[in-house]
Amino acid sequence: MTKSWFEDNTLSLAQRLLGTVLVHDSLEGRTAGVIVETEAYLTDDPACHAYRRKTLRNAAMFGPAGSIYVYRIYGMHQCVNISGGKEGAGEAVLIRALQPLNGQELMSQRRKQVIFNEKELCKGPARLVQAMGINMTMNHWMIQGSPLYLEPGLNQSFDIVQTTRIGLTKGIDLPYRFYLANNPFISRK
DNA sequence: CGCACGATGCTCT
DNA sequence: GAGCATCGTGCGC
Repeated sequence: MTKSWFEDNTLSLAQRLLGTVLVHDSLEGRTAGVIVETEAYLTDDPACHAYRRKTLRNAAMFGPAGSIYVYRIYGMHQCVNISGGKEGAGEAVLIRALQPLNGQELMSQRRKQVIFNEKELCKGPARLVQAMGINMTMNHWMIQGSPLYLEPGLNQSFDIVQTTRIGLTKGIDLPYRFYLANNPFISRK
């Protein structure tokens, strides 16, 4: 995956990321999962953090394609995005759910699960951030060549469902959410 | 299973 | 000072 792969059309990037594998090699060990749910946030989109202008918080969305954008939400959670478009565009794809592939025990520890429950490990944007050991220090890192990186998924074909996005008060009618059909690891139908 | 609600702190107005 | 791209718990079915 080259820079141009991330640069080319953020709405299509949200779909092309489905089925790829997000990996984090940390000191604690490796965790990895298939991306099964994404949402696109575009420059002319009122729900996008970059809709108004570049600020300290959203700056990574304006970085070169493949920049990692981590932000805090509701005072206690964090979510991770991968920026798309040309540098300065202010676009990104939110990762909303993973299907765990590797390091499920470590994920469970990080999530402070009392009872191991694979389905709940990465079901939702803040949960997967916790399970993968992603944090604010990774803001502005590049997904190409970091300990947090992407690998091509298996070349199996799958159906993609397109719907409106979750948890928003603005841009609620824009169909920018994508997920793998019939996948039990998505955050919700 | 689904729904309602409170936690919690930072960013932008 | 308002408003969050959320999650866990508790309760009812």
